[in-house]
Amino acid sequence: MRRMTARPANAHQARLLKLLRDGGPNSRAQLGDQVDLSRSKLAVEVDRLLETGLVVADGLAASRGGRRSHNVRLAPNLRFLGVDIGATSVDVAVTNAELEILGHLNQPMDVREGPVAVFEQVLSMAAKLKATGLAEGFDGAGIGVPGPVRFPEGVPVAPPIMPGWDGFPAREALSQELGCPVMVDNDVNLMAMGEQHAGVARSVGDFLCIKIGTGIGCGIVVGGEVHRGTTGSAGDIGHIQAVPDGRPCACGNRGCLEAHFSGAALARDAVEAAQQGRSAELATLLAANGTLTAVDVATAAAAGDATSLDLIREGGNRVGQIIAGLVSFFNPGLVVIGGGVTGLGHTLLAAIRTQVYRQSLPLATGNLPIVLGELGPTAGVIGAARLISDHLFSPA
Amino acid sequence: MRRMTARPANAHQARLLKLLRDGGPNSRAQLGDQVDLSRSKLAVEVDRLLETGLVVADGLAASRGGRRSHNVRLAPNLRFLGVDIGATSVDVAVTNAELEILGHLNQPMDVREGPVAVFEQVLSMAAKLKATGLAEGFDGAGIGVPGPVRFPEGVPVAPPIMPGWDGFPAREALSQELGCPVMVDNDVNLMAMGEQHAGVARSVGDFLCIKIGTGIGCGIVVGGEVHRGTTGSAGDIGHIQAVPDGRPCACGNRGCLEAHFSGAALARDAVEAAQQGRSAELATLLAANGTLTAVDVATAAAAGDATSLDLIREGGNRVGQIIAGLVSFFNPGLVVIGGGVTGLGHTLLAAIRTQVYRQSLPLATGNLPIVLGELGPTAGVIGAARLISDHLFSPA
DNA sequence: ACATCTTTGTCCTGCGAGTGGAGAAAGTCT
DNA sequence: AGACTTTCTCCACTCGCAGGACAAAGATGT
Repeated sequence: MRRMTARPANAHQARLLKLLRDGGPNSRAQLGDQVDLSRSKLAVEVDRLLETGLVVADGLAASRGGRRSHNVRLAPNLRFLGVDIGATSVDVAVTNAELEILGHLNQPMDVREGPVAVFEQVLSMAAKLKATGLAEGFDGAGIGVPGPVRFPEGVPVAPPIMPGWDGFPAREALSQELGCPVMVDNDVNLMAMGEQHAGVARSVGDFLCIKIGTGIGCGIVVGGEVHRGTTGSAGDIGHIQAVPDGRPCACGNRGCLEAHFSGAALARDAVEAAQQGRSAELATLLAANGTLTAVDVATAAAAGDATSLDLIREGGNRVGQIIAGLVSFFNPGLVVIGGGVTGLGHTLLAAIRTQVYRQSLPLATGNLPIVLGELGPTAGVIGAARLISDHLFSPA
Repeated sequence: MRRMTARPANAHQARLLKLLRDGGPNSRAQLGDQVDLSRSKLAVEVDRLLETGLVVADGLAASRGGRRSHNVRLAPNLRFLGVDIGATSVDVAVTNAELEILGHLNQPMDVREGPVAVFEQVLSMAAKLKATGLAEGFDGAGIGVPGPVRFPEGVPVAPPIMPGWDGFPAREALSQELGCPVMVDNDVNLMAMGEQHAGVARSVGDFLCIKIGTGIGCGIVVGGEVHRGTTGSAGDIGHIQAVPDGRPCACGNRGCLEAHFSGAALARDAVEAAQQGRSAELATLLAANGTLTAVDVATAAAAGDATSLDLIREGGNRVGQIIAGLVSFFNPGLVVIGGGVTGLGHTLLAAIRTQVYRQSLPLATGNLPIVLGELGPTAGVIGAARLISDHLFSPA
């Protein structure tokens, strides 16, 4: 089955498509209020979009005191695939054109198994979602990978935690397999786009989105656009030095932020604490599971374990100190904290806030919200869907 | 005398004006190669610009193998005033429409004397330049101040080193006095714009411009545009913590970068070294002048003084470490080092480079030039002229 | 039930932006 | 002197788009 052959023919149509995506079904009149075009011109463009099939009529709207308007909406059969490849798991979701999640699968998987194995997994998950009848095919797919990406080509470059991915033509390969356009980006950037589209960062122009999972990274949004940097490695804050002569890091340096606080570091510290007898709770969990993760630390902390709380606080102080620097530098309007460690919740957040508010200048922190992400694990897949929809809803 | 009443009527004219500003006199044919308009349309727009007087005919160009073209150029009597207010001195320059400096004055002055005294000084310097016959009046002025600015209004806010300036309506006041449009910005941003226009940063989209003078700050350019942040304090890196529990800083915290390395900190450390007998050279200079400045340290270092070299290296390491973090975060295509301490030259640069190349990931540093600014003290005033010309050469 | 007011959608006319071609003007080169 | 180039101007034609007139459809008041 052929899908979504059409693309908007001009900037007006692109604008309209994005309004319908972000605002849902809408009448011509309401659209007219938002785009600053004459009614005639608007009608012409809407008609053309109807012709392409990207947009369909959607019945009559309630009256606003006069003639009822004919609603239009994006084609209800459009389907986007959002893929979020993490270090230790894969998320795949299907969305409609409004980027609402219709189905979502999550599977543990080690990214180090390499692109071929991971993409096989992704394709099988996509097939499973298709089999439920949610989609007959995909009109586009967005993919996030946990490392830097040469964005225009959609190729991961020099990813430290994912050897074997360097230079792999991810976009090309997946586009072949799925038979639809594909865009590839860093997973952190997609999380930022997700929170921007449907989460806490709506209507904020400049913000930072800190993702703390196995590793740690930062999505940078400037004037509503993701900043990817000259080589696609912008936001790679995991290897900023947090502690002079600190712990050795996988990258070869010492004292990297990631080596001191991240999902992996937290698990390591927890095991250490358990073995040294500093925490009975953690020791019990370790004995039960054979290993510990950030989630266990969160559990123990929730149960009041002092050592776990200390670990979280100390980690929050480390990240907070780095974030304080970034806030001074970048002066964002919002800082979002997300990723796997969101479960550490307000203990973590409080530590981060304390550091930032203490270390950055009042002018930069005066009215600066520092909040947890709203979308949790769906931020990445929503961001991925948004990435490809932004692409497809732009003039060809 | 009334000056430059006209503004470009549309985006095409704005584009043409900027091409003439950046490329000098040009023929219609050459302009046509750069703007992607039909010859007829281009001719119309150029004619309209000629009518407004913003652009004038400039004789015939050399033949390129056919009929010679009629050159046009920006009106030769246009004059911009560029003002760069530093912590300890004021620069004022007059430029033509191509932003070439026609006259330049520099005067020591303490910014803490307050806006009224400083602006009086600026006006008198502007008058002096006018008196030389370089200008009959000014068509616009750009001003840089050493602190954050609420850009749209042109008002300094909460400037730590310049009490008395907070909320002072700088733009309004100067516009009144000079009788022309005025734009106000942070001095570091203007330095970045200067280097972008006429210095090392031509044709680089994303770059950082570190200015190390009395204090320390950073201009951030994203996609060719200066990023000012939500409250106008972006780039304020002087108070990022460089040394845990380090030296006390004027801001109330400890270990701020600025407290450990800046023109002021360097002078302080040099006096200390001289008094403790760690450097004969510095002691001699101290005895001779009664005080020491960054320039003295540069002099001593050039003469081979080991203590001075150590001070510079240590400072470079501190800044370099912070810059390394910013490079990881922002992934720029270029880092420019400028400001008063440029005189410390390659000793400083080498220390910075070492830190950045060692601490940042290879992907971010792989092809990253770290260079000294090309324009020295003129970067600020050129940037100021460019700021106001960007404003005036945009549709009203 | 009827008139009036509002909102929505369509049609038509006219303006201005912009393209592209035909030529004229002004050179160079052989 | 003739052939070829480049530049500039003029003109006819197309297209995007605004804005008004008008029709359709509904709400509201008497």
